[in-house]
Amino acid sequence: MKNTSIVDVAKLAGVSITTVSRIINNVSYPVSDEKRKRVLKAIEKLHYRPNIAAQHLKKRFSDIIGLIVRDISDPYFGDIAKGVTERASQLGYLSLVCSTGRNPENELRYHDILWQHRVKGIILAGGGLDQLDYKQKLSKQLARHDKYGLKIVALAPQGMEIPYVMIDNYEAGKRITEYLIQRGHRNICFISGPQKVYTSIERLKGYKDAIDRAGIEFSMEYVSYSDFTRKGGYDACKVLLSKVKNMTAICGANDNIVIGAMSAVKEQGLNIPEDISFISIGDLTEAMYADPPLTTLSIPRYEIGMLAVDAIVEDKDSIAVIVDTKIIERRSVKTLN
Amino acid sequence: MKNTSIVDVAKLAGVSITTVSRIINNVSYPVSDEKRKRVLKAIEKLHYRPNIAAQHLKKRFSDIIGLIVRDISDPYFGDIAKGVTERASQLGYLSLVCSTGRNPENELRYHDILWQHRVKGIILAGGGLDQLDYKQKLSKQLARHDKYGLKIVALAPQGMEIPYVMIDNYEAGKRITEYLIQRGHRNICFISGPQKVYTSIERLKGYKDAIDRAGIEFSMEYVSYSDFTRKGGYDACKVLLSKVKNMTAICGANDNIVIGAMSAVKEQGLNIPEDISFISIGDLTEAMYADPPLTTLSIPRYEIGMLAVDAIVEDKDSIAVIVDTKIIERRSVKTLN
DNA sequence: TTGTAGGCGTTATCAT
DNA sequence: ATGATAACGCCTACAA
Repeated sequence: MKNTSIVDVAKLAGVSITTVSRIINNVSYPVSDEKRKRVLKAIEKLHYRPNIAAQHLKKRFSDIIGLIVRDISDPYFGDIAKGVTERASQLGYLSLVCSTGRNPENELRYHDILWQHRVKGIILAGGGLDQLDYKQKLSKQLARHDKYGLKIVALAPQGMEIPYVMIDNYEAGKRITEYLIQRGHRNICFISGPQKVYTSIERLKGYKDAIDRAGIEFSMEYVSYSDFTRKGGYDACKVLLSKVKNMTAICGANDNIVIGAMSAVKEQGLNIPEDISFISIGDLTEAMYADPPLTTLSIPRYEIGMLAVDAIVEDKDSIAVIVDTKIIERRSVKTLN
Repeated sequence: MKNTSIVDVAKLAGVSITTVSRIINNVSYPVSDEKRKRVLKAIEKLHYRPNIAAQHLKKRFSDIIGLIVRDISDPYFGDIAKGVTERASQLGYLSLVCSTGRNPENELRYHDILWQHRVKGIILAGGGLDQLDYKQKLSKQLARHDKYGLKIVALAPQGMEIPYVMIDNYEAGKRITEYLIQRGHRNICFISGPQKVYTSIERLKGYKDAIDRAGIEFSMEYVSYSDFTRKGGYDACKVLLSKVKNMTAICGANDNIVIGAMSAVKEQGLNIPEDISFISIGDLTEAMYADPPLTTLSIPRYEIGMLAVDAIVEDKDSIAVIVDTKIIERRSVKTLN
């Protein structure tokens, strides 16, 4: 069935389409009460709703904000998505969620598609890759976006200068390590995210600096890489368990990693935190329900999502927001002697 | 800066826009190799991408699929969203994710907005409400959608006849209860979802029937309501703990509830499953990492998301898919004597 | 206060 | 094999 358009409304109300347009757009423009009433009634009767595609075409931009995440089923991104969609909705926008399945190719492809949709802006939730090929392509696309006024906001470091809303990842890695050191730990392992992702790189750097600064000898033996998933954390922890004898604590680059790692440790019959302490970054809801409840550095994901939307909508020309974090103390860390 | 349009490409290549259109749409239409090459080169050079708003306007429908969920940060919906966005992407569609924040008003509003976008279809992931006002409004909107060929697929019961892809919720409630009964439990409590949500209603009905059928006396004392969240499960469990003396097991209407409930039980110094057994419905990733790992009825959420997209894209006139579930045995249920 | 008409970027029809 | 041209539904000068 044919969609009812503004023309139908105008006809039924016996006015011009201009008048109808003025009314539905609520422009501060004098329209006689009588016609307004007639139009409103016609709209009601026909259940008319403006065709947004036509509006976009005319206005040259859409009311859609694109959100690109690595995996929308990961609660970390879920929380961000919640902040984004809810704030967007408040401001009259909608969010197009793109889940790349951790495949960089896909990410690049989505940029293209979102651009085709002439979205208002794109929120890049995943961390960038330290990989020449990828970086070049991405930065080329960003340059193009910029040229046409499409806003970009990154929620994780991308290895290039681009607007962002995020935590200080280096500080994050440093702080959780220091927390352990202050509690008497010296043999501290670190389970990182993927080697080539900037978020991992920075957190790991923070760990290393904290270790150095405490006068502890740093060794790559103590570092294991994973992919930010539970399974990855589990596997990485197994490796650590087999080659490091005397560790008393493990820093995980995120909660997923530690949740996975803890189950590896428990499998060996070790106790947490008596035998091994754990700390991580993220403070997902599951951190609270883990066994034992996780001590972790909180990241205000929901808020980050909202701020990202604000940044895009407000159309500022430079955005650089570092949001605060704090360590949530629960029961996964033991204080030594 | 002005967007480059098909006209620019045509000009640069020295052909008509018709020819360009034919090439970018890959229609099986004869175009001389030479012009094709020229056009392709022009597209490349200008970085031209069709304006989708214009395409929609012309084609009368968009390549967007709407997904309405109660809370995108809930991993249950996250998994569904993943299935939806990934499958949609495979088929050349995009997904607009709307998180209602568990507010029915919002849900209705989103229907309107998605309709304005003339989306291809809407996937309704949340359960419907047993509430006259809401049901009337919803069914009116659905009727309108139908009239214009907008497809709807529900992933949870809505209390009305509409296409769906879901598990049998009644069976689900029944099976987990029977599982407990078979293992010697008689005093089995049930923590339900919200009273007015159909999903809850059906699962609870399954529980009740299983109890009846086993010749156990049913009592509303054994039932407590929550809101499908962890916090809700925690609170509901407290209530149960305070008024039911002799229970040996608790069925939760979903994993969140049980994860919350388990922490309430542990707080009282009780052991799981020695003192109280738990079983639930869902099999979220967190069920595996819970302490103890949860025995739960698996729901293939990712698959449901994908099937829903298929259903919409395939344009069948009637969709009614019941997906299989199975009980995943882990360590939260104790077999009695 | 109201209306007419041109254009946004595409696709599709109909000529050539 | 190629190209004008009329929609698609809306907004917005510009007129009246």
